[in-house]
Amino acid sequence: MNFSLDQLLAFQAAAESGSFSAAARRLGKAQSVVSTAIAHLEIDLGLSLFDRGGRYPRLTAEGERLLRDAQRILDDCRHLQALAGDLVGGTEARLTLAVDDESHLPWLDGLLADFAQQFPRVELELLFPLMDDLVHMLLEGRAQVGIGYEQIEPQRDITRHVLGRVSAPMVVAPAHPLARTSPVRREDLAHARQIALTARGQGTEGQPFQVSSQVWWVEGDPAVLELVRRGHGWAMVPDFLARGPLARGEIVEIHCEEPLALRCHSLELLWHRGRALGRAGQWMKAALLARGAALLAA
Amino acid sequence: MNFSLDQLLAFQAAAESGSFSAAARRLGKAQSVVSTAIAHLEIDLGLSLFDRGGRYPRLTAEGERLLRDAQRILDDCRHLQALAGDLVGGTEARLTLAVDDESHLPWLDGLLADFAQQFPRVELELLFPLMDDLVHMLLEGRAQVGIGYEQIEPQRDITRHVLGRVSAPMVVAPAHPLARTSPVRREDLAHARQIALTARGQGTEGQPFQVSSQVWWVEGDPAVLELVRRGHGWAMVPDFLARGPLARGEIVEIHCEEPLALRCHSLELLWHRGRALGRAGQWMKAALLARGAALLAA
DNA sequence: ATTCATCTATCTGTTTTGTAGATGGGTGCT
DNA sequence: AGCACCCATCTACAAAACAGATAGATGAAT
Repeated sequence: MNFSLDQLLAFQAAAESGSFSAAARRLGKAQSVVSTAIAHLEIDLGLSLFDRGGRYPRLTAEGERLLRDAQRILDDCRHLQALAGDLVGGTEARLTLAVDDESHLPWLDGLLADFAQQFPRVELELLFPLMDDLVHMLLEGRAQVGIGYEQIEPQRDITRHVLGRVSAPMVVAPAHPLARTSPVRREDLAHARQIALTARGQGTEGQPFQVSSQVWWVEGDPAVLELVRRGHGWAMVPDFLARGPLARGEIVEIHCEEPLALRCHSLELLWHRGRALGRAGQWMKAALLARGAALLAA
Repeated sequence: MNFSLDQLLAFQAAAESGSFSAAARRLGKAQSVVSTAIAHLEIDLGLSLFDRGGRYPRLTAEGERLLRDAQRILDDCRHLQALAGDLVGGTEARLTLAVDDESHLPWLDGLLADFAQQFPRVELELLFPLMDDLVHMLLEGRAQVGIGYEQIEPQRDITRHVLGRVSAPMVVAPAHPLARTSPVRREDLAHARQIALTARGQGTEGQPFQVSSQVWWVEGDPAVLELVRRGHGWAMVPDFLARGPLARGEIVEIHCEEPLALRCHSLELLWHRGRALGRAGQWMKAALLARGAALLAA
């Protein structure tokens, strides 16, 4: 690697402005500087980048090809500098967001798009751990911001803030027998197959919501929804997930005559009390608090 | 952009060797050079890359993140240098291969893989023009190497060399009536729908091979094959394309009692007599001549 | 054909930067 | 405490980058 960034910069400027003199003016340097820089670059690379036959230098075929690579290098350099500026300004290089379940992605989508625009150079990491893992990740610093349902035993180092409440209506496929007899009796529910949510580690999470004696335990609400859509049973599916399929008529809501222990949780924003968040993390936290509830409901 | 490539190089070497002194030894420079280079880089970026607390310097979190970008820049620089070396050594930066039809891709596949290994930095362009366009592309320098069927009127500037002969057996779906009565009579063929090849520009290419009065003209052999597979008629399909579906029983071959004007062409390698090929083009030409026939048949 | 504005290459002296080696202060292991 | 190794800093010197000036060349306008 014999050449220098200044040489590449002169190369790019000359190629773009069409003349060495114009490039020198643009770079605020003397013409001789650009001229020698390119001459040296040509010596280093062992070929000529410009055809000096005419009044204005013209890129050779090789020059044209190599220019693309040179531009990429310069772009990367600018990226490095900008990233360093970010870090100096307190923006972290990477933000890890731990979300209870990937079924939350749809309503997070717009927020993430804004984040990408606001912090183009921050690497966003999205993880979907189970509830307990989520808290551990925050405690260990593996993740900086978490979104999850309310915990049974709060940790003292974890700050929590309610984003909104998520209710889970009972739904069933339109062709399912239960769809015809709404409102249904509790016994009807108890004798039809229920698709209930479970978690990989702890098999007991969904037990308070078990109504039927025939249960299929399924990991993840999206999978639950899919099985309901295919008519395998009824389930309680979070509002924001059920909304689309309900509107399209792929599933229908059913009601029960008697009150049930309906799935209805607070969705909470979690972060570590001790660890300071960078600018990106602060933005994410503030944006979730400000718009999270609305997004969740919309 | 204040920093220099030497500084990035020192940064990388120091990060990899774990000490500034070791990096200096590796780079063949004095220790003070590495030390000041990194110090200046830190000033330019506005943050510290190493933690000098202990015996050995240790990357800070920011340094770790920025190192990745630095390495990418250096890799790109090495790529640029290697590419320049290629060009000096007579290897072209881009090779355009014009092939009569994309149906030839399967047997070209292995060859292209070898090419990628042999010339990792050469951009390969694959185009699939019609016969006449193919010759024009070679004449105009838009493509350097061509693969196509024998032409009616040879051009004096285009050199041709036979790669192999491609025969096109008559095939039909297993469920098709013609599949039951093989060998078939010419009248049977004439009264069943024929799927025949045509080209976008000139509608007459396939006319010598028209046997039936009911014809669907279709652009491209893969599309012809697909229609045959779906039982829409019979067709003459190039050997190397028909082989797989024949083996899987998706189509069957039929024979005619009387001799027909069967599709059987020489597949030729074409290049421009006047334009010198670079190393990559020469390799491609030689590889096709040496192994093309075998690949075509296998 | 000649003029003219503008281009590039090259030379010059000056300034800036890069460099090796030496020095001093520090760390961690024995 | 001794030792081996590390890093930052200083100094003097060599290499380079630099601005400005000059000369030759090009293409358009006169």
